Amino acid sequence: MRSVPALGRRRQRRSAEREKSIRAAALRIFRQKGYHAASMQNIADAVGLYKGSLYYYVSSKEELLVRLFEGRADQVLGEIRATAGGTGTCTEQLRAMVRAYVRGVLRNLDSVRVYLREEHVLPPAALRQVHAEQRTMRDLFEGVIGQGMRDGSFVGTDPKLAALALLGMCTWVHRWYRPRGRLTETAIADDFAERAIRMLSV
Amino acid sequence: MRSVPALGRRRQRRSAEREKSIRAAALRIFRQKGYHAASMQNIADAVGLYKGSLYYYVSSKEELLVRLFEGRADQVLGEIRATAGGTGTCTEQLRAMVRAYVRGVLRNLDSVRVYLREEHVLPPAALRQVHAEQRTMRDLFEGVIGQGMRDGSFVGTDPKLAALALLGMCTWVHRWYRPRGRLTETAIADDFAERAIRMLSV
DNA sequence: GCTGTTCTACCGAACGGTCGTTTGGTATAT
DNA sequence: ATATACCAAACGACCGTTCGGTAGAACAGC
Repeated sequence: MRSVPALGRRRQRRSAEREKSIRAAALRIFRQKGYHAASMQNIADAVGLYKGSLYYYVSSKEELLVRLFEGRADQVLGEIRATAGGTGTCTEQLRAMVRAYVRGVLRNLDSVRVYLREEHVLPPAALRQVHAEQRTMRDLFEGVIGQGMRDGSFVGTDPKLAALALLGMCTWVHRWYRPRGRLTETAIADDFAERAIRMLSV
Repeated sequence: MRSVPALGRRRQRRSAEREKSIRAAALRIFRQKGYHAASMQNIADAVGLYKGSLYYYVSSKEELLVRLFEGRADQVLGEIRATAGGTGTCTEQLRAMVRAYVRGVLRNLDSVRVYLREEHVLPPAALRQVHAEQRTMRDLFEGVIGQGMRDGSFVGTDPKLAALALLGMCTWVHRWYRPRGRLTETAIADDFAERAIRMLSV
């Protein structure tokens, strides 16, 4: 399609970078102050624009929030789905799943924090989307735990409750983890994986 | 003190009831919509007053929020402190502590939900207060876990991480518990207590 | 390579609306 | 008569969003 003038590669690139920096600033500021307390002015200041100019890149404050979650869970969900559907004992599968989940939380700290706090701000469609992702995640853990209970790998009779306990332990790291703290991501993930197995064994 | 006219017992009682109903409505609405999205008008509507009239009972919206947490942790903290300082093996102590903690969360669902979401809105003094309570709680669990690790009741070497894992699992119930759901408070508390012990044993 | 045109990226001010809070007044109970 | 409990309106501040305008880069025709 030669007819489209391609509007100048440099401009296109700079514009894309601006948009990314706006989203990054929004994520950071939403996390720091919360969605409602954060103003478009705050975000504009952070990227060096007037607040009105943000609307050249973004259609609304709400859209800015919604976009922050889009596709964010895909990678982790993919890893965990593959593990749960793959080979290996239930114990091995669950260990790998917990490790993947914890690392997923730790690598998306800001998004997780914002989402858990601002869930009620999302418009219905976006809310359904993230709820579906959460449910899928829970079902995957529940499935492996249930299978382990049936084949004798794990003890107990309520895989649903066990999954909630386990996911709670893992999700909660977003509240206390500090990137330059005493514990590395791997150390936490490994420890929690072991703890999850023990929690389900006699 | 006969000189004070005691301002009419009935009035006093009705006024106190009004104040309580305002706080109750505020708690409910803050939980439903979040602090910033909830308006004084919403609260006024819920109790059948004009929003300006709320200021006869309350000095500001922020004060309304702060008061919702005052003394809320005292009962649970007291129970747990007594258990941790009492007799019994580490296993017995921890079991009782987890049960008390989970029941504390379940019995103060709205406050817990509001606090965890609106922590950043609290003024510095109130924030220090709740942070201190959290730290105390963590220290109590950490202490018993550490003792258990030293005397061989529990395995592992990092009581701090173990306490965080455990408290995460227990605190997270506030996200999924539904009062008229399948599981009773006691069932959850007992299950989690056992799970906590297993998580710390070989 | 130059010139006129178009379009991009952003400015700067304004707008409409909402919100927390204040205030002056009033009916009722004491 | 006096203090209480509440009304009803207004105020000032702030916020998300809109909009007319513009400097300068990119492009078209020569």
